[in-house]
Amino acid sequence: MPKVTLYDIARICGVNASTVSRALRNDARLKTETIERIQSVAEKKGYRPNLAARYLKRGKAEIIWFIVPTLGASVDWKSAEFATQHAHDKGYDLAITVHHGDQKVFDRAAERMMQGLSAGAIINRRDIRDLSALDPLRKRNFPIIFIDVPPERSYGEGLVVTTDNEAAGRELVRRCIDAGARQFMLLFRRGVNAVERERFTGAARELRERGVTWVNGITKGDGLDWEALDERVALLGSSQEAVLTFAIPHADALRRKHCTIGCFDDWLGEARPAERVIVAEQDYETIADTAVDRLANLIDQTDGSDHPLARIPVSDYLTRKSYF
Amino acid sequence: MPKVTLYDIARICGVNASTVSRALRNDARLKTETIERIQSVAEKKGYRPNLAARYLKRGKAEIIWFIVPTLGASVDWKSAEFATQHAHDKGYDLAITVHHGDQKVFDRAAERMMQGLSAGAIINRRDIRDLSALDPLRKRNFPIIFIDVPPERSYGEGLVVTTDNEAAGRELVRRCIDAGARQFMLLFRRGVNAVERERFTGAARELRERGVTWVNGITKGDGLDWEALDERVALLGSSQEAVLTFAIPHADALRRKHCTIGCFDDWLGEARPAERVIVAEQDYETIADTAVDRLANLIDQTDGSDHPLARIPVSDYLTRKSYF
DNA sequence: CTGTTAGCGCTTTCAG
DNA sequence: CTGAAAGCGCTAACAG
Repeated sequence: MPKVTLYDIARICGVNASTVSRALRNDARLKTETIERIQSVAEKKGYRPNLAARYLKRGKAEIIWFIVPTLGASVDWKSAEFATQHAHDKGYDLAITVHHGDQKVFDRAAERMMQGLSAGAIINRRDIRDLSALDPLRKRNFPIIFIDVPPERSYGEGLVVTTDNEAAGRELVRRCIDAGARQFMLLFRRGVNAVERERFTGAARELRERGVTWVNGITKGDGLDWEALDERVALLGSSQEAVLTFAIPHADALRRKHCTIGCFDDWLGEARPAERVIVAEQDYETIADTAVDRLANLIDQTDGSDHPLARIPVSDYLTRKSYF
Repeated sequence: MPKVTLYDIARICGVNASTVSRALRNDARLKTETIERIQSVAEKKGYRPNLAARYLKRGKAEIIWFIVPTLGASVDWKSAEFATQHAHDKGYDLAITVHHGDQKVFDRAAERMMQGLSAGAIINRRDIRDLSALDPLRKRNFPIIFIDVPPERSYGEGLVVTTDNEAAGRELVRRCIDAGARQFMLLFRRGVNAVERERFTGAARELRERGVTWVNGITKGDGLDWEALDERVALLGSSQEAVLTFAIPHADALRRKHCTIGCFDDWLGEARPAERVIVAEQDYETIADTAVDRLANLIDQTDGSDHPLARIPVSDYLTRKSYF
C-alpha cells in the first residue's frame, strides 16, 4: 500500500491541502460538513500524518525522552511507567532509553536530544560521572528535568525532582528499630552520589539522636571493601542487629543471616537473604508526575518563574502500585 | 543559542549545503582537506543534523521501537536492555515504550509506528487481546518482529522470536525433581497465551514420561481460581512437593511453604516464599539479538527469504547477565 | 571534486 | 469559510 499524504486526500475531496490539515485538527473555522467529509475520506484511505514533516515544520517535537541507567531497578522502571501515563495525559508520547551507566551511550542519548525529535528529557544520571554532553543542550535551553540523582553542578535547582532522602534514611532506621533492631551497621557508598550521602546522613542522625550504636561499613574509595565486609558481616547473627544499605546487586555477604536488613527502593539480593528485609521505597508516582509537569512547563515556556527544588516526601513503605 | 543548519555551515565555509552534507558523512568523493575543514567548522559552531528533516527527505527513520507490556518483568526489561545495545551496534537508536496491557495504549503505540518516526518495531503483545491496530501496519509492510508471545494469527512465522517453551517446561520439571520433588501441582493459565500453554504441555509430558504424579491448579476461565487455590495450597507442606507456576504477582498463597516452587523468568512473590525457588529464565540476550537482526533485515529488505520461526533454546538457569 | 535543483509532507500566515 | 504560497532542513540525482 503506497503512502497517503495530505495532498492525496485534498485531491480526492477537491479541496486544498491546507483545508485538509485544518479539518483533521477540527479547526472551528471550517464547516462541520467539510470537516466530516474530509475526515471520513482520510479514514477510508488510511491517511496518517507524517510526524517528521510536522516536527520539521513546527520546529519542535512532541516526544519526551526518559533516560535511565537501567530498567532493573524499581526507581527506574516504575517511574518510567508512571511517566508514560502522565505524559500521554498531557499529549506527549514518551520514549524510554537506557544508558547503562555507560558514558558513551549516555553521550549518544544526549546528542539525539538535540536532533529535532525530542521535546524534552527526563534524566536519571546515576552512574554517569561526566555530564558535559549536556552542555550544548543547556546552551540551547533544551528542556531537561533531572530525577532521583541531582546533577551536582550549577543546573537550576528547580530542574531537579528527587526524594527527601534524609527523611527516608531516618524513616528506615525507625522501621528497623520497630522491628527489634538495637545495633546497626551502615553500608553506604557515600562518595558515589548525593542520594547515597543524604540517606547516610539521615540514618546516622536518627541513630545518634536515639542513642543507638552503629558501625560503619568498610569502604574503599567510593565503594565498599567487599572482602573486609564479608568478614565483618560474618560476625553478625542476631535479630537484634540491622544492616542498613543501598540496593546491593551482589549481596552474597548478607545471605542467610538472622539480622534485619533495611534497604532502599528494592532488594536485589537472594530470595531468602535474611530473617527480615525492610524496603523503603520512593514515591515513584509523585516523582514521575512532578517531573513530567515541570518538563511540560519548560517546553511550553508557560512558566519562566523559578521553581524550588522538588523534594518529594518519602512514600509509604512496601507499597506496590504499578502494573504488577 | 540559535539553531545552526547546514546552510550556516555552508555559508561560513563558502561551499554549498550539499557539500557540507557530504562532508559530514565522510563522503569519499570529497577532498580530505575539505572534509576536515567543514567538520571542524561544524564542530565549532555546534551543528547538529535535524533528524526530522533527514527522515522526511529519506522517507524513513532510524529508530527501532521496543514495545512491551511492562518493565517489571525480567523478560521485558532485560530483553529491552540487550536490544538497546545490539540496535546501537547496527546503527539504530532504540526507544522503549510500555503498553501496560492496556488496549488503548497499545493501539496508540501502533498508530505512532505509522507516522514516520519508526524504522520498525519489536513487540511483546502479552496481555493484549486485539491486534487489529496492527493491520494497517501489515498492509504497508511495516517491519515488525514479535518476541516472547506470538501473535496467534496468520502473521509470518519468521516474524516471531520466542523461547522453546515446551523444552523449558520439561527442563523446569527436571530441576525440581533433582531438587527432591516427587509430587507436583501445575499452575498455568492455559487460556491466556501460547507461552503458558506450551510450558504446561512440556511440564505435563515430562511428568507423564517419568511417571511422576501431579495435580492441576484450579482454573476459572483463563485464570486461576485464587480462593480455591489458597485452600489447596494450604495442604502442601513437604519439600517432596513442588508447585510449577508462571510468575505470580500476588503469590501470597505460596508464602512460607516448605515445598519447592518452580517458576519462569522471575519470582515476583515474597522475598522468603518457600523453602526453595527454582527459576527458569529465558535467554534474553539471544532473543533480543535475534529479534534485532531479523528486524534489521526486514528494514533493509536485505532478505526476502522466509525465515523459520525462531525458537531460542532455554538458557542456563539463574543466570544474570544484565546491568546488575 | 563540487554546485544546482527539486522536493520530502506538513503548517501557517496572508489573501480573499 | 477556503485557497495560495512559502518554507522548515536535509538529501540525492544530475550536471558540470
